[in-house]
Amino acid sequence: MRLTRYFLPILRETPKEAEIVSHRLMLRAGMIRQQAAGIYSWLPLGKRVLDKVNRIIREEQDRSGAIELLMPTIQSADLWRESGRYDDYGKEMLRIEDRHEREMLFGPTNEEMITEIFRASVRSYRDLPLNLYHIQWKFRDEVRPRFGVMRSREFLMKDAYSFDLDIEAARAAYNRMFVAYLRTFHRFGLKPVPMRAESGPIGGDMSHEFIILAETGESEVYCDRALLDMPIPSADIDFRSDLAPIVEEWTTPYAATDEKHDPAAFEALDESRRIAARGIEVGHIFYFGTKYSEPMGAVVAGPDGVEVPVHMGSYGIGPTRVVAAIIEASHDDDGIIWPKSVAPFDVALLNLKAGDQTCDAMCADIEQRLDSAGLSCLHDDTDARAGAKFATMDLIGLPVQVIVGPRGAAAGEVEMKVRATGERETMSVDGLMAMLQAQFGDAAS
RNA sequence: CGGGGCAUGGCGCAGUCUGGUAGCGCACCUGUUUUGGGAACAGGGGGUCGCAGGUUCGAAUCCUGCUGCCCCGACCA
Repeated sequence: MRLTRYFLPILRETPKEAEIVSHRLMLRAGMIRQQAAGIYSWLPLGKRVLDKVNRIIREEQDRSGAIELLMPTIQSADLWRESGRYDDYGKEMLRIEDRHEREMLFGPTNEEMITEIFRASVRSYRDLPLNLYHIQWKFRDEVRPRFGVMRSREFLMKDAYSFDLDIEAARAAYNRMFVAYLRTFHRFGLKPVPMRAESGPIGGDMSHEFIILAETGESEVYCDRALLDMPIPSADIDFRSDLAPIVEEWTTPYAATDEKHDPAAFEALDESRRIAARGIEVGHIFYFGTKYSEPMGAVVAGPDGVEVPVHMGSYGIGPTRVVAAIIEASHDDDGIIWPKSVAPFDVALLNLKAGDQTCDAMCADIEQRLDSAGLSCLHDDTDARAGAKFATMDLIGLPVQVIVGPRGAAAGEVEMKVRATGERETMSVDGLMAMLQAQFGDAAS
């Protein structure tokens, strides 16, 4: 993609409303634009990141056996009356009326709707286990939206819903999502820390928040340092096998958010292992049994022919928030540093002297060879000064910068800079291509 | 929902106290010279000063009401 033909509205100065680094950088890098309190447009660069995040989420959900569908944003109030939540949900729910004065709402979540879909079609335990998910916009009319897309009113959510015959099977479904979440966040370049969370009226231990440690996190969290170095289950893990040992391993070390914090248990840890920090909640999974299936009549016939309400769980990831969390976790004074897996483009190509025949020809050649190699590239072919180009590319944080200047081009050489480390190296174009293929070869997982 | 603050061109701001032709920096457009770390010069375009009333010969500025947005706290992916 040539920058002269792209839409990348970079801001040199920071809009005054942006307080935290991810919000500042997303505005400055032209990723998002605010439309109203807690409501954002995603501009092309941001959209590319969001798409990559969603793609990884899909891959890991699918790998775990979940099945994607798509439910609408607008729901009928009647559905929510069945579960009793229409009156309970309060002012966070955006209620609207259509032209026939029917009561509708912009969905803050989809338990009711998925339960309705399930009960309409599933009759037998033999269709279980089932896990259905979608990635769809949600709206929660937050009292105080803030921090850009970190806490917005309209936000994207991947929400999955599992259906099982009994609690043992539901636990297995929970464990599959638990492992899928570890893998998903790992692929974003993040270190996920599962923390025991409030599990509501059902009780039990089946509710975890996935937390990313960050100074700008919204909640106080406490955990054992060991959790930051635990091995992430590999891509070839068998989701049909018993995953309980992995979940056990990950939930044994101390980890709790503020509300579940047990100072005594925490103090019992060796001081070098204690982490008291702030965290960003990027995912939340929980089991809620028959809370919806019972009132809404989502039942299946068991092996004995008797109908029983299904046991359900729900599993959420906020992709829009994840984008902000990645930036919180990976940036420096100059701008964003994208992990390869979610970078909007793989390579930044800087033509330091657009209009110079040698530079232009070399850049065109590199652009084409990158394309053939399956690598995406943002090619700064503007006539801006070198300094401005470096600043822009550092700001938007693509993993690798390829610098083509008149001196090097005359000698058939380019410079390659790794954004994360700042390392620079001069090489031939052939050498560059070999280097890039090595760099990005393993980026698939 | 309680407390605080802001609203002037795309972004950042001055001007408001003390009413008198709407300004600055960046960005943008044209031209020239430039080109290896946010270029220089010259010329140019763009603003119902958040909205509605009021006071006044005259309102960005004073008065009243409203709206939007941000920050701090209590709640949430």
